[in-house]
Amino acid sequence: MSRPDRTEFRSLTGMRDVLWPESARRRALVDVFAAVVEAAGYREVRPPLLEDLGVFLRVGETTDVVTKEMYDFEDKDGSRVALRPELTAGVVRAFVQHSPPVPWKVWYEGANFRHERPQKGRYRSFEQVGVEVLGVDDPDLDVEVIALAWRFYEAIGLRSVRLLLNTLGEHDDRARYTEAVRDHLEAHRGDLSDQALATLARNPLRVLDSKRPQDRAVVESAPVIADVLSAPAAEHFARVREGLEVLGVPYTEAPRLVRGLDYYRRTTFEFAAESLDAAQNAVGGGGRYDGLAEDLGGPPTDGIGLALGVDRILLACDAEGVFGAPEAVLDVYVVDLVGGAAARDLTHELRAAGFSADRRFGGGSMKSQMKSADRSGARWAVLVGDDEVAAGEVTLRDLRGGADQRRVPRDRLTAELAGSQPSETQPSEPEVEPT
RNA sequence: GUGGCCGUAGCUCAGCCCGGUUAGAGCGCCAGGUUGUGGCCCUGGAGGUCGGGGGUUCAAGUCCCCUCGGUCACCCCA
Repeated sequence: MSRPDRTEFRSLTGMRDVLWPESARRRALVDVFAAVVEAAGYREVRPPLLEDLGVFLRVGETTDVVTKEMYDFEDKDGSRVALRPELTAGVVRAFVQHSPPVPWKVWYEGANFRHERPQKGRYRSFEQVGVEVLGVDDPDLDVEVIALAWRFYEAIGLRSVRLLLNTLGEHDDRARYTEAVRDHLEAHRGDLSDQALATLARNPLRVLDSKRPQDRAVVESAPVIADVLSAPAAEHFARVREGLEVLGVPYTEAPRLVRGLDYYRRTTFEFAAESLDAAQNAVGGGGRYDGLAEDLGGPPTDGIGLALGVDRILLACDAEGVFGAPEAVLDVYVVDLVGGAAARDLTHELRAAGFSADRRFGGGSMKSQMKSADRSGARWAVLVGDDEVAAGEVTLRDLRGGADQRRVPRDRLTAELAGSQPSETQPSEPEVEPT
């Protein structure tokens, strides 16, 4: 745009390039999540990014996510499709389509898309990790899912996360509750903000989420779900709370907690990072969605899931100084002063032997190549000049700490490296250190 | 969709209020100091249509208008 005579492309609004080392940090985060949930029997599912628009319409026809933030468009055959704004709907659609044995315990990671104005911690393309379980009606499962998220936050080092817990009751409870809230809000129309009135018209429960000071008094005097909760729903909720207490997962009851999507029933929860500003402190959430599979054309099936926002979790990590980006790590950097063939051959041999190895292309002075070696994060530099070639040797230099170096026969190089520092020769787990 | 703030070197920014010769700094990058040795230090160098367009003026990075982009917030949400 800034050069009319030359086309210069930029990433689209709200879309970002994730460059190293941030990319490595994200991968490390997903690895931690995968380790936590796979240890509990969850297996990865990878639904497509694009679905029939109807899949998403079913999950929230009165929500902003669906009504105004969806990337939907007409496909080449005229059908209406959309980029997924979240993953639960696609996962449940996959469940209905494939009828896997229940319980179906899956986890996922990936990008979602919402067409909204970007700001800190919210982008048009954003990543989530999450789990879903279909086919189990047992409060202990709710406890398991919540406890896994809790364990994950602990594993990456976050300490300021608070669990907010609520129940929306059974289907009929929710309907009754919605009416009770609607009646209450209608009775106080005059005290509500214009935005709250607009929300009231299409989804009364969502007004409870209003953070506007003007609405606070009306919201706080609104009926709570406990007033209309049926006995089975109350029992379910009691057992969830009991389970969390036994497992030592602290929670705060949040009777006004109403989550963004329409499909939630019974248990709902949200994780708030208190190290972040309120505008983006929700770092995860989820709940039960018994009935969603049926809405998508499948058999009546209980379901529960959670989704955690990767971008916001990393913001919280920044705020708390944990889970920093990893340092560059490399076993060997080859410095070649004899034309490049030695670097070509040695890096190839070293990699085949299981070492990570890099080099400089295009030559350069020894000094500049050593600078590159330093920046690469390499443990060792292997130097090859005329002297070494003549002697059939290479120079092995320690780049950490001192400047020890020694000549070794070229055909003994991998053996020398293996003996010198075994721990450096293993493909290790991501090295993630606090910044 | 609405509002605030900001666009000057690869990055972070100064200069703009009070228009005036070749637009600066730090970091990064390249090279040299050390004709085969990184990190620290010193010296030098490359790198900028001052987001774009229009206007005012003898003169615009600086003033005015428009526009594009970024960012933060509202709405809503992860």
